[in-house]
Amino acid sequence: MALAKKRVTLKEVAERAGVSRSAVSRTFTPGASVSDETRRRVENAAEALGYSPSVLASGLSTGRTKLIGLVSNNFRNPFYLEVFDAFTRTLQSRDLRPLLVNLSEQFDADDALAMLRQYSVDGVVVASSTLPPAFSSAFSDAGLPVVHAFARHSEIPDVNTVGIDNVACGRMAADLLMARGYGQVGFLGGPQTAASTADRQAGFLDALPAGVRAKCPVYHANDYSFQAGYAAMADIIARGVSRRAWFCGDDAISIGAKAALEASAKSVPQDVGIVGVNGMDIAAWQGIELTTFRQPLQAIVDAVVERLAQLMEDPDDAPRAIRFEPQLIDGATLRQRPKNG
Amino acid sequence: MALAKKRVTLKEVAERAGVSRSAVSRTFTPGASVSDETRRRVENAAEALGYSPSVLASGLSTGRTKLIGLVSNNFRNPFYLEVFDAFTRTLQSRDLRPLLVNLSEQFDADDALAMLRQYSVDGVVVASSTLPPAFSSAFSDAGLPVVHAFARHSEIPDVNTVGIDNVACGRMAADLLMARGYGQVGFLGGPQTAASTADRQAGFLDALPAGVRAKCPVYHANDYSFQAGYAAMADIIARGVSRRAWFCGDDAISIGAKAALEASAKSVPQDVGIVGVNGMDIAAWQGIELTTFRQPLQAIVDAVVERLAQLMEDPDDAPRAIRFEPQLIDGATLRQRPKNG
DNA sequence: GTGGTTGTTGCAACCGATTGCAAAAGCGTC
DNA sequence: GACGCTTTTGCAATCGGTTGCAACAACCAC
Repeated sequence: MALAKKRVTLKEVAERAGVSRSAVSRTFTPGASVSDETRRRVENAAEALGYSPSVLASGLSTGRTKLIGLVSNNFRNPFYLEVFDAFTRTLQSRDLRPLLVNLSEQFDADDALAMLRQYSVDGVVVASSTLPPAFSSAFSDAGLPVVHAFARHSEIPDVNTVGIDNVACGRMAADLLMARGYGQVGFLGGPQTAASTADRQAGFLDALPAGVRAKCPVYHANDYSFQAGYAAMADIIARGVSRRAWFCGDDAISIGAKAALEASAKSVPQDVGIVGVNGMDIAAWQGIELTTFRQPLQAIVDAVVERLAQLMEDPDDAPRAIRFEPQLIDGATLRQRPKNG
Repeated sequence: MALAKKRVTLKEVAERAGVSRSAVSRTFTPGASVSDETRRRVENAAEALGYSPSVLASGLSTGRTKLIGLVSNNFRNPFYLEVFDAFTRTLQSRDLRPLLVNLSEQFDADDALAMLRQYSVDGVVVASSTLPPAFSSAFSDAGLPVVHAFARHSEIPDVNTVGIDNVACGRMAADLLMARGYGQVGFLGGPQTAASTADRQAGFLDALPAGVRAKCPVYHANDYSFQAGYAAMADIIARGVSRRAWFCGDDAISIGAKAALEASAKSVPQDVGIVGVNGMDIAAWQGIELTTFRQPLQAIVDAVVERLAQLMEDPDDAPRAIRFEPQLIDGATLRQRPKNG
């Protein structure tokens, strides 16, 4: 059976329909000039033969492939499964195809750039809060439209970005902890090299009252992951450091930190409060119910894809930074009211 | 700056190196006949111009694109993030490129097939335990090499499959519960339509002693997810059904079921035992520590990609089923020894 | 019937590579 | 220096489409 069926070509359809190859091509090109009669015959022939045009071949002459590089280095953070889900659906709904790139030591930025150029992708989405803007610039410098999701926010960006303003998010966290009456707070960020962590830390410390800030310890988990959060908090406990509430790098770190606290008989939120960032599905699991700042994922993804579509039209459009507000999900890991309330 | 750089072509390299286009092509074709002198000059020219060959163009004449469709409908099960991570890395290490397809109501099997043909993919990986073999057959019928990962195991498969034998896994679960001295057991599977659930259920019931089997209730969560597991177990509890141990559809369902039990003041494993399937990272989180049957993920992925590579060489090779053994991860959700031990 | 307009069609060149074939070059031997 | 053999090279056709251009047909108005 499976005699690797040869692909049906334009030419065969043309012969069967008794028209020229151009006529067939035009039938499948929206907006081209074809008479009803010709179109009908072509469509019948194509149908009968099971013809579908080769994107490779058409891409060769038109220069468009509808291929979008989806680049990430966060394949261990459960939040990113939701990210990939949203991106693939949204791209698909626009008739764009995600070519997935998993960055690692074995496959770095240069490799990614080289390979995405080889495939003549129409654009690139970088989905990462840890990669620096310079990473995305490499793509735009090579003439590829690129939008960086979850990137560091900047008023005058040199690459297109979409995401929350992490500095503002840090401030919101500080305000929240103060409003809830926590006097002793700490910061447990993600990797020190991550732009998102640096920004959240800056905003957080900035918005704390001076007296509180002076005594606010700052730690960093070496990864945006449960295990890193657990290890970091276990280490903090072992050092005898104790705070009434922690602002953690993201949900995965938060959940790890919570587990470490509970493992040493501290209860959350009675003894220690925790607030995270992301609002991933797992954060809402019964038994976890993390208080966290949700990133409006679908809105971000829609904006990324929309912006990318614009750039594909006009590649020289100046870089723009699109910003969304994080939304507080009031879970069960922060107490509701001030003690003195 | 970003004047969408025009792509550097073979021709330009040829002109700069002062050789014919064939010579350039041969330089980049492993095993072709080129003199050292020519190769050197071509490489210099290519380097200077920043040339990288267009996969589209070469794919057009060679018929190979190195594109692999990675098709799944499990974008909500955290285990699949690990699956995607492993597949993308493994494909990349072989110089193959994953074109990700997210199946849904909006984008179904026919759409997937049509689009993967348009892109002339060299092969397809179906990663799903819920899709039926017929789904994958559609690809092989169209002449595309396809390997179905986590598929239903069959001795005489009509499509290439790799995964654990779910019937055997069900038996192992039954044996395990018996060995641990659980007399009253229940089955809480995934969606009834999922091949994996049907097989695990069959094996499980089959291996139970007749007396136990007769009293073994069978339930189904309507999804392989935490929420579905939670809801199903909550429902079971509400109906007043109570068992000393449950074999659950997968890890996500198990963790949900555990949360539901704990929410109604049953402790795991003291009051009720739970064993799952998959061995995803989250199952090992402190505070969860699920007892579960691990799928040897990297081994499965390696086997899938290796098999796919073989099929790309010889598309008419008869379908083969490659099977791996699930491995017990002895967590903290089953008691260790029989009461009467 | 003539002239102008609009819409449809096919020819042929082109997109950026690969590859069979034959000519040319390189080399060793007598 | 001539001969035969192997290696290297370029020509030109090909992969499956798109598209500018010119030819042509159809239609309308005068």
